[in-house]
Amino acid sequence: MRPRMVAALEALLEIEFSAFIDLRQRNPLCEARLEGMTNFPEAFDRFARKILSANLSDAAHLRFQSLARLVALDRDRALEFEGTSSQLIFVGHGATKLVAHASEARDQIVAFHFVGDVFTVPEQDNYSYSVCALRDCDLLTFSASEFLDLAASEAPILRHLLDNTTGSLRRCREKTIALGRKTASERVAVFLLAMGERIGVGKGGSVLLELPMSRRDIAESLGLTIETVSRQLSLLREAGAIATTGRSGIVLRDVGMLKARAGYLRDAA
Amino acid sequence: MRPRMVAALEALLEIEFSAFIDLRQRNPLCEARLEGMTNFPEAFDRFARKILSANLSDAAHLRFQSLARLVALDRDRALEFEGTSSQLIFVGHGATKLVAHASEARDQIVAFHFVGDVFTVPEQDNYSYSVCALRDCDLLTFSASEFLDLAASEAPILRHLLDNTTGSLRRCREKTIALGRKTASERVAVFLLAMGERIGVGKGGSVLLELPMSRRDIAESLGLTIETVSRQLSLLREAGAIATTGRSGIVLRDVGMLKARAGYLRDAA
DNA sequence: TCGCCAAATTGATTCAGATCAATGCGGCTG
DNA sequence: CAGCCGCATTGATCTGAATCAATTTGGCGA
Repeated sequence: MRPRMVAALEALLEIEFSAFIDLRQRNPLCEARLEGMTNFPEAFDRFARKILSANLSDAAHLRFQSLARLVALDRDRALEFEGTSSQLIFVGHGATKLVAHASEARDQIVAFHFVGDVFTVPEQDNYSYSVCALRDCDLLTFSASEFLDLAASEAPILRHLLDNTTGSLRRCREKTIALGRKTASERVAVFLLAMGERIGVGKGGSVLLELPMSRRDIAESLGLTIETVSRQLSLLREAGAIATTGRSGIVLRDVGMLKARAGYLRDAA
Repeated sequence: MRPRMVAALEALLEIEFSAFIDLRQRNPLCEARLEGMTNFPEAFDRFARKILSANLSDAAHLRFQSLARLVALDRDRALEFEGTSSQLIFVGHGATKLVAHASEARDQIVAFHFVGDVFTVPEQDNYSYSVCALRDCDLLTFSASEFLDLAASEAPILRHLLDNTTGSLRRCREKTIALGRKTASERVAVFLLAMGERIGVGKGGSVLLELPMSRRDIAESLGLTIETVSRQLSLLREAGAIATTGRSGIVLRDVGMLKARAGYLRDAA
């Protein structure tokens, strides 16, 4: 980020640039991936703390460990799963998009996943799915069936997976509502609010966002085109609801206005 | 169904009307709900066979039973959940739609559920949800948190729920793809194929469908209007892909053609 | 620091599907 | 079985977002 832009932003928002520095430092998405970070034990340990129950025997712990495969995925690289059965994925580091490929290069982004998220990639049926890195990633992958067989009698683990899946389902349903019934401007507002919740950093009344995805990704997630997304962001900027810095920085300046424009059931303040 | 229409259909398809009688008899959706069917033990027994593990102790079985509430829901009646926490629902009999209410009477049908399905209704957040009966229904409802607390150490039950939720998630993702990237005619084709899979009855090369939902329901599920759904069905009829009888009977005459028009990754034969 | 390139923005035009408006018909009730 | 009501179909027009087409700009490497 250039000093000029920073000054402009500070003037605009009367906030300190240090907030953005904070954001970059505190938000794991923005950490530069250190040399040698591609470290299986560390990634698995994070996974174990999140998903495996604390009082699991060492032997069982090791069996799970032997099922895990570490994949270090560079930015914009994709994991394809042709013919493979359903996969369970843990994001140890970075950010990913789950993309469904329909016919003729029409792609739909089904979900974004960030550090610490666990999700399943369906096996190919009418569509093929791929997981693509928005930032350099460390992923742990498991065969879903192998993992579930091993967890068959571990209720706490199943419970964690169930909670995660229920959360994915809830987000997917909200996306369904947006794609089925909302206008372009509502979809963009919903998207910004959701990203603010998931990876934003509050700063006074504003929320700072460092989006890891391009306009194309946003468009493919919202069922719109890049041009429409860009136009809606410009309108929100003109309305004073957001401010933008560079290609990836967005400040939600007026969350209330965004909520009012999101087409929610009842507008919150 | 009138004899005249039946004759026309038979001529069209060279099938016997008995096939439709079969459909009505064999498809649980179409069973008339008998007097006194609103029977808690029977509904719970069906639920137990599907979800609870066989070797659960009688005591535990009874504890689950005490959490269940039977709701007999007449056609077009809705279960509202204002302020209630997340619910777990088992369809013991009938067919339901899960509707999300956004602002200004814009409703989006998030999913359809049929006999034997288990699903969760999210608690109200940005939208409110309701479960509405497409046909007279017997539903078992549980507080999701109470159920999960009781199932905390019952791995097989959690596994069943996880599998069910994963299935719901897969269907929801497919709906996301349809709503985000597909044309009206593709969405209708996808809908017919999906319904054929879930509640259709094969008959020779054709699939017989007795749709429990109205055109409005279809439209609200596909993010379209009734008029557009109707037009697309007419086009498919003219193309010979389907035949219709009355308001709810549909015969998928050429599944290959439907798949080709569904915008799937690779067209199957 | 400059210059390049891909990404993003902005503008003009087109089009799929929504909306508005009749009309038709299935299925129920008396 | 006749008549009615509401769902479904069909047609005419309108509109929001897609598409096509230039620019502009941010970020990166030389």
